[in-house]
Amino acid sequence: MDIKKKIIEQSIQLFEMKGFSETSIQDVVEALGVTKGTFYYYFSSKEQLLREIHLMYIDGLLKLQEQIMENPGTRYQTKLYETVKLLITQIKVTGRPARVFHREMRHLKPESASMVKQKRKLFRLNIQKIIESGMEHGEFRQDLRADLVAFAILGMCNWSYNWFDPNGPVTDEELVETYMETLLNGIVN
Amino acid sequence: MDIKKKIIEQSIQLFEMKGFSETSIQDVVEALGVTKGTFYYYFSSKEQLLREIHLMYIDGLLKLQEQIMENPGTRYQTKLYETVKLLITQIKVTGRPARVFHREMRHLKPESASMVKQKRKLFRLNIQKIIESGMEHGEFRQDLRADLVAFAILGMCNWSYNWFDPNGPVTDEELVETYMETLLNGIVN
Amino acid sequence: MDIKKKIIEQSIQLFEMKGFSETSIQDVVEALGVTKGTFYYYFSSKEQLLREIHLMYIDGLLKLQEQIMENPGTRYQTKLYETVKLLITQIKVTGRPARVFHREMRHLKPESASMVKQKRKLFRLNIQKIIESGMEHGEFRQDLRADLVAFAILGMCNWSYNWFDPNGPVTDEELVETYMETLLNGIVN
Amino acid sequence: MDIKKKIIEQSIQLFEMKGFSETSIQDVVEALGVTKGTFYYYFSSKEQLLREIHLMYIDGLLKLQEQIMENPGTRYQTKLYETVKLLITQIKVTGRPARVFHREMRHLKPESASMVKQKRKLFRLNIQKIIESGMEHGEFRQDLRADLVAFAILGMCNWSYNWFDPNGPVTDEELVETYMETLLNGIVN
DNA sequence: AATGAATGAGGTTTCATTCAT
DNA sequence: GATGAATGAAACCTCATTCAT
Repeated sequence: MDIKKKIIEQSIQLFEMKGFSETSIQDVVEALGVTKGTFYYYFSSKEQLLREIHLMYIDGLLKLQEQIMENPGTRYQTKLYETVKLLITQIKVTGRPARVFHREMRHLKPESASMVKQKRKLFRLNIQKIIESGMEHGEFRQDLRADLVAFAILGMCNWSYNWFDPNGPVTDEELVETYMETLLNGIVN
Repeated sequence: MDIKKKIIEQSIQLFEMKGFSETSIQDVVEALGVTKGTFYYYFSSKEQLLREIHLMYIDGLLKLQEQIMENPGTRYQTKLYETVKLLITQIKVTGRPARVFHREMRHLKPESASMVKQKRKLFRLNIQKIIESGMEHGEFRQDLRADLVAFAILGMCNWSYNWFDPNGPVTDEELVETYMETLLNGIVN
Repeated sequence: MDIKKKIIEQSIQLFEMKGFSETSIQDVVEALGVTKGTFYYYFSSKEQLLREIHLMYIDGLLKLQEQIMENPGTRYQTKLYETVKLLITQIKVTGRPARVFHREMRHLKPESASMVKQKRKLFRLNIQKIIESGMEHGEFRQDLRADLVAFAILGMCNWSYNWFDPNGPVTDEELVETYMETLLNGIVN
Repeated sequence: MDIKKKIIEQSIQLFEMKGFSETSIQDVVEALGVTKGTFYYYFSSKEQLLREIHLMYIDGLLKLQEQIMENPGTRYQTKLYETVKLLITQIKVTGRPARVFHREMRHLKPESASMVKQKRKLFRLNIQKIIESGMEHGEFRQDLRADLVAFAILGMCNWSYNWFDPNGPVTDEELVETYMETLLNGIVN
């Protein structure tokens, strides 16, 4: 595997463990057995590395979301289910970059940040669109604001990165089911 | 007001704006017109300051939660409502320390962190207890895991600190209503 | 003597010997037996140090020039003589800062540079004024451009910093006499 | 044109704009669309490049001076005039390398420096020789030290690189005339 | 003839912290 | 109570140079 990729992977691991500010370039290159010069041969700055990590992650997420959106003939409940499942499953698959993604956006420079924010917004608006379409087709209640519901879903799912351990006693399927039941039918008896 | 309090307030403001690692003691004392020596007269380290901020915040939250829990004769749905309302209202009242609280826990030393985590856990377990009690009393469905639902509620609410502007077009009451409706009755038609 | 002054003096010596870019903060503080931290306690940057050196030098020069300008009753030839003498004598007195002054202006930031340039220009315009006044009073020929003559004088004198050794075989008085003779009466037989 | 020449020209431009120390090899090769490897194929070091620039310049100057010196039958005043004219005209023709030449000699290694200094000295001694010969032939006053006068001339002319803009309001002919009048006949009325 | 990857030493700067006063 | 001077470790980054290809 080429060095640039190794640097990115190692950085993700360290950023996730210690945080972006607390991880030095030295830490990264030392873990790989290369020199700082090598790092700066591939990246122009620490911030640029973080930007690449962010874009890589959100782009991957958007691509997967696209498949959900475009899958024809599915009900909107199913689309929502797929979305929640996507986010939770990512914890198992890419837990680390996800956590870096959620925690370290503040360290992007304004320009990088706005690029990333735009894509995150797109992801959120897609969820909102599912809800709105579901409302129009009579699947969902129409007396709720779709935008706020979208935020609720995102919060519920994303927060899981803070505590959910896919290798723990709760499986990701179980978590998804609980979230979806709560979301679709509520907890009231 | 005494200096120690001023330091805490100023720090909260700066930590929230720039982040803990990105804020130097110099920044804090400069904004107050005192010197670094003064800071170290009141605090033994930067970390200790952060710990005090965390404890102050979570203790305040726990005290308010206690009132909700102990209020006799209320239904569990109401207790849940009060809890969600508490968390969202805090954004308006103490948005800044809340954001610091959610973002900067990683910078606490293990001992401080475990103390804070324990209190956070207590807050979460209290929510869980409300749900469990509600289940026992027949208010809530019994086929869902109370612990996961508690996480869902916390995620939904806490995530709001990332985007919700209490001075924006959506009021905090509206947000609480939407969250509670979703939570209690679900979004399905 | 206080440390800030020591830093300035040591820097001047090193800048003169090795050049600004080639002198590191490390070099400076090592020569004084203090640490880099100390340097940055007194100066906000390497550039700020250079700026102080420049301003200190040109301000001193301007003050001395003022005395020459304001001395009443002297002929303009005398004022010119005093000016040339001032510049040459400075080599003996403050050779080092003078050389730093002449060589390292490029390393000032634009704002500092413009401040310094303005003062250097003032010094030159004062020379020009002496010549113009001398022309008006009939002391000097009126068929030469005073501004170009001022540049000629400055060039002649300032260039001396490149080669003149006040402890060498030529005395500064002798050099001043030769320059003034050349300047006032020319070298033609 | 071959690459080596291109590198030299590009370097001169960058050295003149930003200074030798402030210009990196990267800057140079990037501006030319080649790589650092290419640079080191043609030059053994950055210093060697500077040396070539210096030698190229001073050799050119010496060759032109030779023509002035050897031109038979001209008066010494004329030879002096030609010399001054040569130096001033060079600003228009080769302003950039000239400025690099005057400013960056400090960055030559001792061996290169001494080679260049020797040639610079030769140029100066040639001027001195003109003056001495002029004295012997009665063209010039004999009560001045020829060496110091030579320095005065060089200073006057070389300093012009610091301020004279050949495309500005003053023409180079005008400047040469003023310098020569001052030099030959003085400014006294 | 030219490239691209890699190095390693050194540069400026930041900053939490200490301590005598 | 509070200050100001000083530290020292570490941060990010630059760059001339080397070398296998």
